Amino acid sequence: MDNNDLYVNARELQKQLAKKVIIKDDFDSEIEFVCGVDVSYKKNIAQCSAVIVKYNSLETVEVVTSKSNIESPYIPGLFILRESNPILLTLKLLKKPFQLLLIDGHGILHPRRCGLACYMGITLDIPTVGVAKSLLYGSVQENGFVKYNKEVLGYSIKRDEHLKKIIYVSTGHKVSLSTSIGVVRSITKIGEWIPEPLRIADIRSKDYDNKENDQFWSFTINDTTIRFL
DNA sequence: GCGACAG
DNA sequence: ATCTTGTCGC
Repeated sequence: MDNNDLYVNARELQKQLAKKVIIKDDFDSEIEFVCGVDVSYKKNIAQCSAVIVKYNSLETVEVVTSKSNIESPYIPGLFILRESNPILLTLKLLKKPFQLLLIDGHGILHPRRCGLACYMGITLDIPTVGVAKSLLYGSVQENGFVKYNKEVLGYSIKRDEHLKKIIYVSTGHKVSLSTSIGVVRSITKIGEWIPEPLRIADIRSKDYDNKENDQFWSFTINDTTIRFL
């Protein structure tokens, strides 16, 4: 199977998964901890960090990091091919529970209504929210909502009147847009524009020299992942 | 055909 | 995302 087949299959998978996305609140329990994941790249290595913060205090309670080989180029709309595996590997390292996962990318605000946040939510069967720093699809309305034609797919939160400090929030899975907006707002510190767990995950994922980040390195061959602890 | 395009 | 100098603004 060549790469074009892979891309065609991935796009078809997205269309199918889009039908399974639950765009309403469906939490097992009240939100007490929120997790954020982000991936950074250096040479041929992807370093991914996941951070859990306490919802009411924003205190960081756990940080885990993994290194893995980059297995896909960046293709707009097919972010799942590049980041889903590093993220899945990293989340497995977490020992503490969380009720909501924030993803660095879009949810249903996507050409096929299935961005990385939706994919992670359906794969893990947990509530997820997409938080992106730039727009991939649709257009921003005067009221802040992002639409494609008549369809409301997300919301833009403006933290800075002058600079481009705007984030785009959309449902990943098992969470409503209004809840997503509320949570993102409440876990973004004053003066910051990125919600705390994602902000910390971004910093930690870029810190390639932090010994605390050396939890494991892995690569995948024919569907088999090799991990070096 | 042309432009736009999460990180 | 990453590569990168000086520079604008709080």
